[in-house]
Amino acid sequence: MTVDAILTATTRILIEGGYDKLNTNYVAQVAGVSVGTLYQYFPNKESLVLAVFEEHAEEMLGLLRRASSDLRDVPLETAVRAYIQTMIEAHCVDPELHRTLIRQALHLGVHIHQHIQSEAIAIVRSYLELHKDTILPNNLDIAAFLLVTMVESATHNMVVEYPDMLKHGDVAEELACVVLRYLLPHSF
Amino acid sequence: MTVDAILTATTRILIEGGYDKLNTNYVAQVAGVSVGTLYQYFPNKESLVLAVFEEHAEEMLGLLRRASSDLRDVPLETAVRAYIQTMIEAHCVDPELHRTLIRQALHLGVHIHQHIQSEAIAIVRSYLELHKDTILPNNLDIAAFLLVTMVESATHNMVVEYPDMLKHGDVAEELACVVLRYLLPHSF
Amino acid sequence: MTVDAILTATTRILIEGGYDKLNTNYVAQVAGVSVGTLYQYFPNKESLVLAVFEEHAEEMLGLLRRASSDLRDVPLETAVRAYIQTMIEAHCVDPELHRTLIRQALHLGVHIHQHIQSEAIAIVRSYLELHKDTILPNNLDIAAFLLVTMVESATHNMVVEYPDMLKHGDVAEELACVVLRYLLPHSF
Amino acid sequence: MTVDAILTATTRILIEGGYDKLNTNYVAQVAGVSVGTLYQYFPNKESLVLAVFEEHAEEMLGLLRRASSDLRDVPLETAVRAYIQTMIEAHCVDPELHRTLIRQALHLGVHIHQHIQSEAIAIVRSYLELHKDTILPNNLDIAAFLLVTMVESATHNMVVEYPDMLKHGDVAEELACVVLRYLLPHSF
DNA sequence: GATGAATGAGAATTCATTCAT
DNA sequence: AATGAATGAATTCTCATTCAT
Repeated sequence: MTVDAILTATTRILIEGGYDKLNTNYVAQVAGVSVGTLYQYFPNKESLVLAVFEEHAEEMLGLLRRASSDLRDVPLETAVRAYIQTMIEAHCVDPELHRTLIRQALHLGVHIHQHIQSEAIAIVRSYLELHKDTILPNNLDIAAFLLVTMVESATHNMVVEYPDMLKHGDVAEELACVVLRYLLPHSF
Repeated sequence: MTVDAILTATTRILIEGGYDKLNTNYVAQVAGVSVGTLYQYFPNKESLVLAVFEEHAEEMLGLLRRASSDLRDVPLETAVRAYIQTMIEAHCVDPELHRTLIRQALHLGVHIHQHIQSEAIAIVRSYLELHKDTILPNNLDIAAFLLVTMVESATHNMVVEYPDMLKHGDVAEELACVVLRYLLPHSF
Repeated sequence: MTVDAILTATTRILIEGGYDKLNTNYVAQVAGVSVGTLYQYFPNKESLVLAVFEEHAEEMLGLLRRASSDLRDVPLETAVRAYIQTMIEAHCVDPELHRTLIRQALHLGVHIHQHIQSEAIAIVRSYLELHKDTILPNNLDIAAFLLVTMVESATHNMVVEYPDMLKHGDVAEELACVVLRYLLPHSF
Repeated sequence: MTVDAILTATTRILIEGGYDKLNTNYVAQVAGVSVGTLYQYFPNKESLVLAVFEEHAEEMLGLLRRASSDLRDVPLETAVRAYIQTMIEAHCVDPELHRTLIRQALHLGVHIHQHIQSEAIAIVRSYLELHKDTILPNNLDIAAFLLVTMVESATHNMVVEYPDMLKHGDVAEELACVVLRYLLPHSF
């Protein structure tokens, strides 16, 4: 319960003021506990952000994993659109937090960010494997890398930098076009 | 000359130790001047990073602008490949610095990053405009946004996170495929 | 049993890390009990060190007392050599602990250290009293003070700072010379 | 000047409240400067104490060195008495400080304490060398070690623990007896 | 223009101690 | 008797910034 309060406080501060405004005394205060208590559960400031990050990453990966198992036997077109939708939703869960966390992930060492990306790539790759006969790309490693990178960046950018674009769903559809035209031999 | 020394020092420290290790006294020391002098040219720490960022951004945009004017009358396929190559080169100029600066751009407020991206989008959009009859996408705003975002993220990720992939040029070619299949009616 | 575990833990930490590394939570942890338990037996941190000190002091004084009663009727020469040997042994029981404790004794207030020294002086003085006819010094208070101080410091320094000197017993013999030439009219 | 103020403040606090009461903010306050200034000259708290220690050590060694050169050609008896007197004076310069510093020397690592002692031993040894024909001890290393250790501890103890004894000069004279009877073949 | 000593608010972290269970 | 979560005052150290020379 205490841990939860601390994590919630960290998240809130991170969203409102960014890493710069995050200081352990303030976190403790917002969490309604004393600094000492905070340090009983987290060895240092960094670990606080890491914990929030991991939570958030797990949530996002959860969405992706669920989608991937749901979409195993669905035609590619549907799957791609659903995947993109999932990514948009994942980013919408808490765009501000996401923005800050990505920033901090870079800041604290990229391994975790890479870890998420690696898992995402693996998931996408195994999906492509299943459909390798119907898709154009031969090198699935490269294909998975590009797809994950591009869909992630596009959705991220959309949600974080150009939220207006989200309003009319065209961007999502256009992104689906990019992906499908890349994967399938017939144009869309 | 003094300004240059300061900027060079800032860059070096930024690359080596990141924003955390950047402190004005240290910058001054590395630059071989006194803090006071530093503050005679830069009002605060942030402006230091901003200046470096702008320099770097200008360099990258320069490459892009030059490419765009060179490619005005070249067939799309060549143009796309050249554009991608340009972006890779732009990132390779100083990957570490780029990584750090992107991080800091986010950190200091996104406007500058957005500014670069906006100009890039404008350049790409005007290029698409010229070829609007031969390409598939109708909404050039969206198309330009997606292309810039995706090519940027893919090249960035490639250079910064998976430098091994660069070795064999397949990824660049595959990325060209993504773009070309999106833009042109006939498959590649 | 609990008290013992706590005292043992205190001793170990004191030896390994000094007073600086001694903190009640850590002591409790090493002792395998909770802090609360520790505070049920010891009112504060200081009392912990005091208890260890007293134990150690008692051990050293025990050696001295035993020696003194054993040596009551032995000729001075033998007695002096045995006394020096005893002091060396007393220091060797646990040199690291001794070093730390002396440090801490000073730290916490000198009374205990003085207490030990006082008793040592008393013991030596009463021995000198028995032989006052055969020894040179008239003022037994001063003589006892000097003997205890010097033998203690020499053996301490030897054991703690110059352990190599201990290897060949010459120093002990030379120290015996100092004492005997001081006490007895004929040279050695 | 600033450095001096800081060192003076450190000394005063050390004397009054011991190492426990020494904290950098307080030192700065007493010195009449800000903490930042303090840290511009001393990298950390420890170095503060070290600097005071070194100053004090240098002062004591200075007395000893001067005495040693003054006493080069004086008969042993005079020299020994003067040496003892010098040591007493050295301790009397600032007994409280000396007490605290010895404590802290041990605390911070013994090398400096050893360094002082080494030099003292060297000085005494070279004096004994000059008189090696008239003195009893053969092993001058051991003799110097014992003399320095014993005279230091006796004077220290006298000044610090039993200041009353100082009042009537008998202890000094008695200590001289110890030394002289050890060094010279004829009794005193 | 250049200098660099001085500032001091601010932040991370520690640890002796308490007390409800 | 034992527990151990919670406390929060205290302490060390940092660094952006100023300003008299």
